[in-house]
Amino acid sequence: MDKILENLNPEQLAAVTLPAQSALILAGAGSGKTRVLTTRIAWLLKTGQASTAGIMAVTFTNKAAREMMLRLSMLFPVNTRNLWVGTFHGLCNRLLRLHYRDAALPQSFNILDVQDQLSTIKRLLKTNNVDDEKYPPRNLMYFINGAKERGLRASDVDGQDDYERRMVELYGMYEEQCQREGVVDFAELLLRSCELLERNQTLREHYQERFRHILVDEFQDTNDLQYKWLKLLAGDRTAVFAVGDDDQSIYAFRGANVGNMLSFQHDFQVNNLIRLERNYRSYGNILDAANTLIAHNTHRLGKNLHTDAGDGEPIRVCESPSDLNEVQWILDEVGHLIHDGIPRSEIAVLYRSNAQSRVIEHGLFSAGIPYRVYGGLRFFERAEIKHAIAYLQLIDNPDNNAAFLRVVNFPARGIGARTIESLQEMSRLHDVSLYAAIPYISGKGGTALASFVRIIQGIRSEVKNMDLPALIQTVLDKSGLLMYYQKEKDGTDRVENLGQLVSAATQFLSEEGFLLDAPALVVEQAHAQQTVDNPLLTVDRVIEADVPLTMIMSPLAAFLTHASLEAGENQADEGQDALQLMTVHSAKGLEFDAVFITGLEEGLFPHENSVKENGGLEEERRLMYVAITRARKRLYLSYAQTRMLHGHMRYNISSRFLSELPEENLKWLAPRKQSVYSGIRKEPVAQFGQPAVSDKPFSGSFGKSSEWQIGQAVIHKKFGEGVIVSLEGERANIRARINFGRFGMKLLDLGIAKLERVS
DNA sequence: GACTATTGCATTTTT
DNA sequence: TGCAATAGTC
Repeated sequence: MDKILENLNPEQLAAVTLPAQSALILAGAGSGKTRVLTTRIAWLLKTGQASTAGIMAVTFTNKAAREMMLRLSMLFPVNTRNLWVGTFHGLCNRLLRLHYRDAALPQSFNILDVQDQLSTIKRLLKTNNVDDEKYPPRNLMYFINGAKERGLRASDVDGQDDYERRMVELYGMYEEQCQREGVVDFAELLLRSCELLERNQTLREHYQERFRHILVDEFQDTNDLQYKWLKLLAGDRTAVFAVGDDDQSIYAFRGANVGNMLSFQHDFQVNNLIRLERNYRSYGNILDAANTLIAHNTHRLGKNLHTDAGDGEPIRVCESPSDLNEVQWILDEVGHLIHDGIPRSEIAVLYRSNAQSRVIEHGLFSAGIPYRVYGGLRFFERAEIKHAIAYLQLIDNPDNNAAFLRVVNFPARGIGARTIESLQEMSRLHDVSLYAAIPYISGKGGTALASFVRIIQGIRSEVKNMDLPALIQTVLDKSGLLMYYQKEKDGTDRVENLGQLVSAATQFLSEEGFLLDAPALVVEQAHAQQTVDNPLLTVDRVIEADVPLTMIMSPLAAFLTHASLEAGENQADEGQDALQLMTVHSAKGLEFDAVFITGLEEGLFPHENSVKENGGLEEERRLMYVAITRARKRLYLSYAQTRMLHGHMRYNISSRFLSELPEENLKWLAPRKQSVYSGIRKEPVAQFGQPAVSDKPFSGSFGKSSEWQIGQAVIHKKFGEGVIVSLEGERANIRARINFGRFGMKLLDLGIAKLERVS
C-alpha cells in the first residue's frame, strides 16, 4: 500500500481514497480530521487524479490553512504556488484581485475589518444626519452583514416597517459609500465573489473546469453565503469533500448554518457519508461523558466517539461555595497536576464568558502561576498599528476616506472638525474623495491640509524604489507616528509594536515567497489586455506564468490584505510555560492534557441569553461538548454557588449539563468549606447558607427571626432545585425570589409554597 | 485639542 | 464591578 496511506484506520482510509464524487465526512472531535484532509489532497496528487492547480481547500482560519499546507508538504512535495489553499475570505480576495475589473472594484481596493466597518457606518450616519440613538451603528452593521450573509443587496431586502425600510435605505447608502471609497468589508468579499461568478459565465465555467476537487474544513460552520459560493464554484462536475462535525457547531450566532450539512447531501448528491468516530485524543471516561451529554440534543446526524485508550481518570467535579473558592480549588488541582509532571501549557482553564477570567487571573497572579489569556487585542487591531496601516492604505489608495480620516490629524497637525466639515462639503460637491477635495479648501485649514498632502506625496516619491520594510519604516518616520509615540510617556510598548510592524513585513515577504523582480510586468500586461469580453486572459496568463497572488498586487497591497485578513496572534506573549486561559469558543480545535471547565451554573453555562433563543440550548450543549472533548487525560468540572458578576452577587444552581453526565464517570469532590485565600474582596465572602453582608434584603426587619436565608438551596415540587436570591415582606407573608434555573426566577410566598431545604 | 467626568453596558466572535 | 465611549470643560 502507498506510504502516505499507512496507519490510517479503515474509515480514514475509505475517506481518503473515495472516488471523485462529493462526500460528507462526519469527523468527530479528535478523530484525525486534518490528517484525512491533507492525506486526501496528497493522495489525489500522487495518484495523478488531480494537479495542484485543480485543487482548492477552504478553511475558516488562517491557522488551519497554514496547518494544512504544512502537513501537506510533509506528506508530499508540492508546489504551493498555484494550490488554492486558504480561508473563504482569503480565496475570495484572490478572486477579486484577479478579476477586479469584472467585479467593478479598483485595483487597490482595501479591506475593512470590523472596527473599520463600524467607523465607516458611524461616519455615514453622521454625514447624513441620522440619529444614531434611533439607528445604533452596531445594529445597522449587524443588519447589513446579516443581509449580505444571506446574499442580499439593499435592493433585494424588503423592509417590513418604516424603521426597517430606513435601515435598508442606509444599507444602500453604505454600499454606495464603500464603492466610492474603494473598500470592501468581510461579507462583501464573499458576496462580491458570488455575484462575479453568477454573472460571468465564462469565468464561472473556467473555475468549475479548473477545480476538480474542493475540500472544505469545518463545514458545519459555513453560512448561507459561503455555501452558495461553494455551489457556484463547484458546478456539476467538481467533487466537494466536506469535512465537519454537526456536534461542534457553535457559531450559529454568527450566521453559521448547520443545516448546510443536510442541504449539502441533497444538493451535491452525496452517496458517501463516512463517520470518523474513533477518537485518538481522550480517555474513555471523557468520551463517555461527551457522548452522553450530546445525546440530549435532537436533530443530530448521529455519531458516537470511542477509544481503545481505556477509561483513564474519572472526571472530577467540584462544587464550591463561591467563585473565589472555585479559583482556590483550581489552584490546588493545578498544583497536583504540575507535581504529576504535566506542563503548565498543557493545562487549560475554560469559561463561558470573558468576564469570568478576572477572578481566575487574580488567583493565578497571587499564587505566582504564569498564565496566558487568549482573546485580547490582536496585533493588527492595536491603535498604533491601525494608524500606521491607515497611512499605508492612503499611500496605496488615496480614495480610502476611512484611512484618510483616521490619520489626517494624527499626530495632531491643526486640522480640526471645521476643516474636515468643509472638506466633506467639497468632496460631495465635486464628487471626489476627501483627499482629492483638498485643493478646493483655502484659508488656514487649506494650509494645514496642504502640508498633510506634502507628507503623503513626500512619502510616495521617496518610497518608489524601496522594498516593503523600508517603505514602512519611511512611513513611520515621515508621518510623525514614531516620534509621537516616542514622546508619549507610556508609549514604549507602542513604539515597540511599530517596530514589530516592520519585522512583520520582512517576515511576510519571506513567507509569501516574494520575488521582487519577478513577473509583475507580465501580469501588468495581462491586465492591460483584459477586457470584459475576455476576462480569462488574465487568469490564464497568471496561471500559466505560475504567478503567486502576491505577484498581481504590489507588495504593499499584498501586505495590507494580509493585515486585514489576518489580525495576528490572538494571545498574550508566547515563550514561557504558562497555563492557558480562554473561552470555550476559542478552545475549539485545541487540545490539552488537562482541562478545567469552570462556572457550570444555570444562567452562565448554559448562558441565560442563549436559553431564550431558538435552538440556543442545543448550541450551548454543543459548546459543552466541545469543551469536554478538548481534554486528553484529565477533566475537571466546577461550579460555584455564589458568584460576583457585574458588581452583584449571583446565586446560581448547578448547570443542567452536569446532571446530563453519567454518574459513573464522575468523582464528586468535597467542597472546600472556607476560603483560604483572601485579599480580593474587602467584604466578607458569602458562604453557603450565610448571606453576604452587602446584601440589603437580608438586613431587613425579618432577618434574625427568619428561618430562611439568602443563598439557601431549596427544592420545589414543580420547579425542582432552586436558590433563594432575595427575601422581602414581613413575618407571616415573607416572599422569596428564587432562582430555579431553567424555570427562571419565581417569587414565592414562603407561607404558601412548600419548599424543602437542601443542605 | 487634551483632559476629565459621567454614563451606560456587560455572551460567545474563525474573517 | 470595571470598561469604553461620550459629553463637557479648560
